[in-house]
Amino acid sequence: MARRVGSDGARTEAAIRGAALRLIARYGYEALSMRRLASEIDLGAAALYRYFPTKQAMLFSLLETHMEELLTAWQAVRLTARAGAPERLETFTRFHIRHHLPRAEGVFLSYLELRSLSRPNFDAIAALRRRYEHDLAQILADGAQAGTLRMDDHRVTARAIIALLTGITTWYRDSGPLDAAQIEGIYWNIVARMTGIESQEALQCSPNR
Amino acid sequence: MARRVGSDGARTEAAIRGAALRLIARYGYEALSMRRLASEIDLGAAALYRYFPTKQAMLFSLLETHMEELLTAWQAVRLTARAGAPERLETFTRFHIRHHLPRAEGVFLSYLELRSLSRPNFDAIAALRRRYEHDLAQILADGAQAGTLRMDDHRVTARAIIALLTGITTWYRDSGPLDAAQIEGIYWNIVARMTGIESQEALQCSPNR
DNA sequence: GCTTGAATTGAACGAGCGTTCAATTAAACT
DNA sequence: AGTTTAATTGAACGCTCGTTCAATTCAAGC
Repeated sequence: MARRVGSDGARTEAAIRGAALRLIARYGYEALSMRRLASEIDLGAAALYRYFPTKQAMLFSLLETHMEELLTAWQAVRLTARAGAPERLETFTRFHIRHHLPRAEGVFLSYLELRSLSRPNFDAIAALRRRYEHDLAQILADGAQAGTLRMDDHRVTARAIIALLTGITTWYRDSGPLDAAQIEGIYWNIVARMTGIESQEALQCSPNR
Repeated sequence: MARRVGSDGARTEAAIRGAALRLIARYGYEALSMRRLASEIDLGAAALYRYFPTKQAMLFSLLETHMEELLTAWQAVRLTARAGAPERLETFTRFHIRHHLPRAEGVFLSYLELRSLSRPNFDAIAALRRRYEHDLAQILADGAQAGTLRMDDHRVTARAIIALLTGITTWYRDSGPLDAAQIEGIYWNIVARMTGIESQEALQCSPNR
């Protein structure tokens, strides 16, 4: 079958998603009205309902897309590293930062707006997130068993690592003094030390001041 | 001057604050209506306006109280430890966990609802939080200078520690397998390793304080 | 140019919002 | 007791919300 669109609906949907992501991240889901969102992209409020059946479905779609992009990207990366736990942990750490830093708005949504989801929608997103976090916990468990990583509790440590890495998006700005590569290095050293990986070389980038 | 209250207004205000904290933590500030909040404590919606001039003022008061309690409690604890940076870091870590675990709802508000504050209210809360986080950064800076702590960047490390400690409240439940003392011990070991403090003994329980 | 169907609109609906206020009840004081 | 003041209420105001729908504009295929 040939083209199926009149004008270009896909372009419009992308514009809606982008504006919604930005506005919800800034003001919150409940505080964003469909009228305001529509006017942001020069559309009547009614037009939004050609792309999403309800406001709730729109939020869910944003979060679902965010989580599926994350899982797909991680799936592609994790397969490249079949080495020991320390190497897999470094791969995870650097991947997480690299994937999340340019997606700060989506990260905000996926943490702050979970409570705005209906129960079934919440469960669906929570399941996706668990898949990701279990992967990290497994790396830690493998390393602990093999003796290449040291920690008290691999589940708690996994949560701590996720929290600390995800927290970067709350303060990182492109215009800040540290670029993404420097942050990657600093955080990998932090994670390495947390898990008992010894003798990281000193970073040449940002000494304390 | 003698008594000034009719019935007991203070009791009612405490009930409002408690219900508001709980409901906003669960559903969000924008999603909570004054009518619903009032009905939760068997009051007419109009009665709320005897205690808070506006909904926004109520949110601000909740966050302000939360931050001032935190700062006051920390002020009392920090003075007891005039030792070296590692000891002060341990004091901070254990204090932070001990103070935040029973206040999960307030912690939620103070992170998720910052964006619901008007600009001047936001600035006031942000200033309070900066005071607290600067104290941690100072401990790290002192330790780095004295050579008793090792890290790449004390500012980034401070943010990482705050994020990882505060993240506990997102998963901790009283009914869970770990009690507060065990969590304190596990997290102190994590923070200690992050900052290059060597030779933590394996955990049995929480030795400190 | 005409037809077809997608894309968009303005107006409207019912509901709920934060907030106000005159009126009323409840408590405290003398 | 009566008086005063705190506490609470129900009704109302003006507004905005998410959503619907018949009518209209726009683009594509013939």
